[in-house]
Amino acid sequence: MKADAVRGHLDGLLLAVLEPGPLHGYAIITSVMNRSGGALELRTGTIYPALKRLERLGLLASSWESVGERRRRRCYRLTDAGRRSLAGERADWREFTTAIGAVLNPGSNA
Amino acid sequence: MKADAVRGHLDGLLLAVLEPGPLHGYAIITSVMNRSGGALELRTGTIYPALKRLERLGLLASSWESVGERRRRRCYRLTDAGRRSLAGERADWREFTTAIGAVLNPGSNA
DNA sequence: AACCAATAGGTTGCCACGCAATATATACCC
DNA sequence: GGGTATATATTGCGTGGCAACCTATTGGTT
Repeated sequence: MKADAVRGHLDGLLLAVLEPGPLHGYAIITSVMNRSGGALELRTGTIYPALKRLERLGLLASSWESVGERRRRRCYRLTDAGRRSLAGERADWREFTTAIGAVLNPGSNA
Repeated sequence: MKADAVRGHLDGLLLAVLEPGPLHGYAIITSVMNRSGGALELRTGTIYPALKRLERLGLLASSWESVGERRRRRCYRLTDAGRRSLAGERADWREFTTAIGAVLNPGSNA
């Protein structure tokens, strides 16, 4: 997968992996990697700013979680607005793939 | 369709619409629009530089065509390398949609 | 004749956004 | 003590499609 591949679709990915339940940043990276079969390897410089942005937009909420003695995790969860946004992202994705697919592979009505 | 949507997939679109036969810039824009059902409206600032780039890369070749008295069109056609590249773009597209789709809509093995 | 939309080609500069690089610290295993 | 995995975060860069702009021809309408 070429670099910059997720451009324009990152928000949907983040919202999607948070749908089943809250996760912290590091776990989000591994979740995206696992769910994509290893194809998508997000970097910290990619997701941490993105998570902040989504929280600022009200689509995510975060809280610190303690693990062990001194270890902290910032745990993100979907807000209601986030859930609605995820639905929108899924609709957009369908439109997008349909449009590009129709041009790239005409006559393959998939 | 949000602006910047085709980012990263433009080359494939251009190569794909040129597969059936040569077209000039303006016709490429309408072809992409038609084949996408009106979803993709490329701008001249998008395709003219892109066509030049693809020609420089050897994926396209161009020639001036006269139409009417004083009118000229720059006609682009696929080279052999362009045809091979198109195959690669289609493979990339499949990988890409599979990866993103798996994260965005898990359990919908499509 | 005047006007306008469609056809046709082109350039320039902006800026959003993911990424590479870098930094810090804990936890665990050998 | 060394190496790897876990965990969070910031900074600066490059890219690439797009908005905005420009010129010119063609053909239809009024």
